[in-house]
Amino acid sequence: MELETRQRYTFTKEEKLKSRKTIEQLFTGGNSFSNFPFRVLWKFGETAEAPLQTGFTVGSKRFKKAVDRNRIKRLMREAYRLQKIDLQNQLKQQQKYLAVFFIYVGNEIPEYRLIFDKTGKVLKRLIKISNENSLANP
RNA sequence: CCUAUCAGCCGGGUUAUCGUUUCCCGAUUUAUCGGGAGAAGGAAAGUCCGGACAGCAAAGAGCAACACACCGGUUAAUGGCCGGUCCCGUUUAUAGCGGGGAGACAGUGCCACAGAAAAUUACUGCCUUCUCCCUCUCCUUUGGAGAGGGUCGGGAAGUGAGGCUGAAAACGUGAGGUAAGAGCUCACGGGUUUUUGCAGUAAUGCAAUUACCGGGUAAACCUUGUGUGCUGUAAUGCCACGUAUAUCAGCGUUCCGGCUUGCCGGUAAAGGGCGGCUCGCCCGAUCACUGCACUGCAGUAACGUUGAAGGGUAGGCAGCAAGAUCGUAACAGUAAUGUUGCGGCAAGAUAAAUGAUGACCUUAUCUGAAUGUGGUGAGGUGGGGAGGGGAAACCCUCCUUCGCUGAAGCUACGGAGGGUAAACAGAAUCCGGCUUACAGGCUGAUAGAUUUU
RNA sequence: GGCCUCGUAGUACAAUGGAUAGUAUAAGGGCCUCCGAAGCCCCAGAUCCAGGUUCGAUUCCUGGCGAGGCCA
Repeated sequence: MELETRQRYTFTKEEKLKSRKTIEQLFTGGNSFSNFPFRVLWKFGETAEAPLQTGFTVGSKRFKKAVDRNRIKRLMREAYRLQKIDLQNQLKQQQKYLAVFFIYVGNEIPEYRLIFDKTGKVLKRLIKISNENSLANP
């Protein structure tokens, strides 16, 4: 992978999706699509601390040990952190707020390479969704 | 040096790039940047015990319920830990390790199948005797007496383990004894118990002595002793936002005194609380108005309370990181542990941080080049022996518990390089334990075996 | 994080510490039928795991594993 050294690849507290309320709304009234091994929930909001807020989760039914869940979530966060910059800039430009939630639905601990590729595809699809939304509601 | 057991400790390191979070300092564009310091475990796990802390009234008493149970010590406390003691198991070992320990003479229950019987009784059996029946003998005369017998019948008394089945059967063996038998008595042996002496704080041990030998089960009910009030940091307190100061049904109250005239005190009701029950106790007062009637009833309202059906929020701060604290030394103690001195401050997240990727090293294991070393070893040569040839020097053939040398191959050591693997597992209020999981490594103790000196 | 409840055939449930762990249904085979359904007969299949108490454990005790529920 090639990294532009001037750009900072951050993932701070403000960029995390932590509000219990918005997560509840995502699960009840949010849009979703699947791209194995991910299931992605997304929804545009009114206001937030940052234009793009993201959360990650792994079901405790599939992985009983906390060590495994933590490992998977760390891999997901890392892949997201290095690739989400385009989507973030676009949303900033369009002045919209998007909440995204990644759910890992695979059955075994993945390789980092797989997670990285799949996360890139998901982010491209989210950019497309954002453009369509922007055209529909200018 | 190897093996086994036990105890204690460690449980990857360095570095590059990109990041996360807490605190401190500095800058400014006031939400960013720069610098510095810190950031998972021995089990953070299971949530099995015990506490701190908080609320329930200030946290009571008895019963119930639950837990524990050899003895002593230790601690804030415990069911933990340490030391001792008895029994069982393991073991070469009464070294070590593991398991167990109140009461079955307080009472109740249960012990399937089998067996006579599963707890003190019956049945069967044995023995004595009476009666009955049969036979014989005698006296004698339709009867009586005596002896013997009876797989058969009936009555009375004695006896207690022979009746072998079962997981378990009334101390075991032998002898005496008796009508028959039995710890009934004796000898030897096993076990329980009383009292005394000695050792020990005690459990207990040793010795003597007394009485005795009546199953098991208390992880069946239970008895005795000891302990525990209950709920848990999503406790609890505060701030912000928001809804419904609302709806329905039931019950109760709207009393007295003081004065500073809107507060204080007292006493009640419904009801609630001390989470199970009882006792004993605690909490619980606001403002009246209308009608009939004459100090009571009805209605309205307010307040309290119980229940029902619903509505809203799910954000922040404290609790929350300095404590039964950690490290170290000395002293006391067999030890657990305690006391004192010195030094240190060491995670604080909340869809939940403490990481991701790469390189090198370390450890284990697999494969294994080159050079070298050892072993095996065809053959060569020397020595020795036997036979043959030759006049002799000597030559030829064969053999070898012998010496030296020794190609190729095989094998052992050796290890360049390469491959694979590196466990169990992630703080969530905090401590003390317990239990469970765990690749590999280090140290020590004990025992055994082997080798060398 | 804390507090509770429960593990029995594929599934839903029984079984006082006692003989070969039972019932229904599903699965398999057979009969019946032209074929199927229904019906009848037969057959296989289980106590979550490991220790302990007991003569004997689905049951009692201890420890693990798994599943489900509740909270401000």
